[in-house]
Amino acid sequence: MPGGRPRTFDEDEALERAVEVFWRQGYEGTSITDLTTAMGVNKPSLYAVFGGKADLFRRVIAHYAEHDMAYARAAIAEPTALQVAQRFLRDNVVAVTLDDKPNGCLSIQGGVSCSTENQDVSQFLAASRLAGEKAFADRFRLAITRGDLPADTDPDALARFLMVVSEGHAIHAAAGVPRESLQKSAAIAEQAFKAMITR
Amino acid sequence: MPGGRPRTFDEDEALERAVEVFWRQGYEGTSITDLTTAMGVNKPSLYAVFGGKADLFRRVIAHYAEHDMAYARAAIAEPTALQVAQRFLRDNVVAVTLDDKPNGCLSIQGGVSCSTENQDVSQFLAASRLAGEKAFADRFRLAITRGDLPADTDPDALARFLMVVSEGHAIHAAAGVPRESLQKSAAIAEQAFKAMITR
DNA sequence: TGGGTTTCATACCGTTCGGTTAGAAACTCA
DNA sequence: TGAGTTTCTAACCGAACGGTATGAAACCCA
Repeated sequence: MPGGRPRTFDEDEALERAVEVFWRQGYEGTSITDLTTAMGVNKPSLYAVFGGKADLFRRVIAHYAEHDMAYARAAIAEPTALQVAQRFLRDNVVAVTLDDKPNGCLSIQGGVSCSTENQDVSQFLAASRLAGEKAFADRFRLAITRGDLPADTDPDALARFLMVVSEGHAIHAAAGVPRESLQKSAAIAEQAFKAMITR
Repeated sequence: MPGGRPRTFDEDEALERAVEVFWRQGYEGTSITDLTTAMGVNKPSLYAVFGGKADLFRRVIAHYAEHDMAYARAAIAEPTALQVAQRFLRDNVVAVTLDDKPNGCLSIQGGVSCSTENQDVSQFLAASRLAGEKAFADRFRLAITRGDLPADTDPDALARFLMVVSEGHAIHAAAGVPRESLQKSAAIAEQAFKAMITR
């Protein structure tokens, strides 16, 4: 198979541009024209390479989860439950207020509510967030078996609280609230976590 | 002015139906057809009575703020800062998990991200949430002058933390997380607040 | 009963949506 | 150079969008 006419775009770069557009405007707020313009990809190529809006969105979410959510996996890998929580809260605030990315979190900005025909989009995003919550809960269960957390702590509630706070920070960041302000809120959440696990 | 043909809808009831549609599907995810169907109002009447999608949305937000957010004003009216926080956190969890209303909060579900041409919608919603946050901050400033809160507490940070948690609960509720689960998370936030103000 | 008035249902407006087709353009290889 | 392949530009598709015009239907009042 020899090579035909060369592409005018790089597939990975184009995908990253798509991430930013969906991140800022959400799934339904993004049109194919928005995408082709930002990605530097013409319409037929977009369909040939990425396969439609819904398929592209799935690839975008995967790319985002792998790159822009790496901090969450790093936090879970911390040695103690408290360090897990601290690092997640702190790095989350940073992640939702980066200068070179849209404010907030794609998982929420992508579509917290959708039209009836796109309910699967918001449901998919919600399910993936809850999967992340479960990862934290499992991590805290492990901490309990290790004696790192008191035996009577509720790992699910702790994980939920962390996710709740991170989601609130994402909403706040998207509203334009600066990083320093969110850090003060994260510090309060950190104190709460500390108070819950030291008895 | 005699009366012409009678309307087939009640204006207030129709508005409440509109609230629910926007609440579930967001501003951009809601079509005029969705609205006319749910409201029982034909298209020309919708434009005559409510004046277009954007105008209707403004009325919907106002109706929602007055009725479905009354609990927040009631919380601010509590006698002490701790009671303000407790009541807000508890009633918020209830409000975002009502059986006869959509899960979550209209202020967030309405449109946390929008297309470029509807940025004003998400900005308007974000601004109104921050206005609510300021109301809490002012309330906590008052509490400091009353000696109800330690003089060195940060009223803005406390208010922000409360709003962050409530937003997270709204996102969680919209994802289908049951009330009881959110109450455990709210209890942790309550402990955090208590720990911050008693020294 | 017959104006006057208001809302009804329906058809229509231009635009944009996601998605596709047609053919010219740019490359590799022989 | 010329066949083969791939991506390019550009026009096009039916459907749905927000919004409006038209005329019939249902009321009050005289």
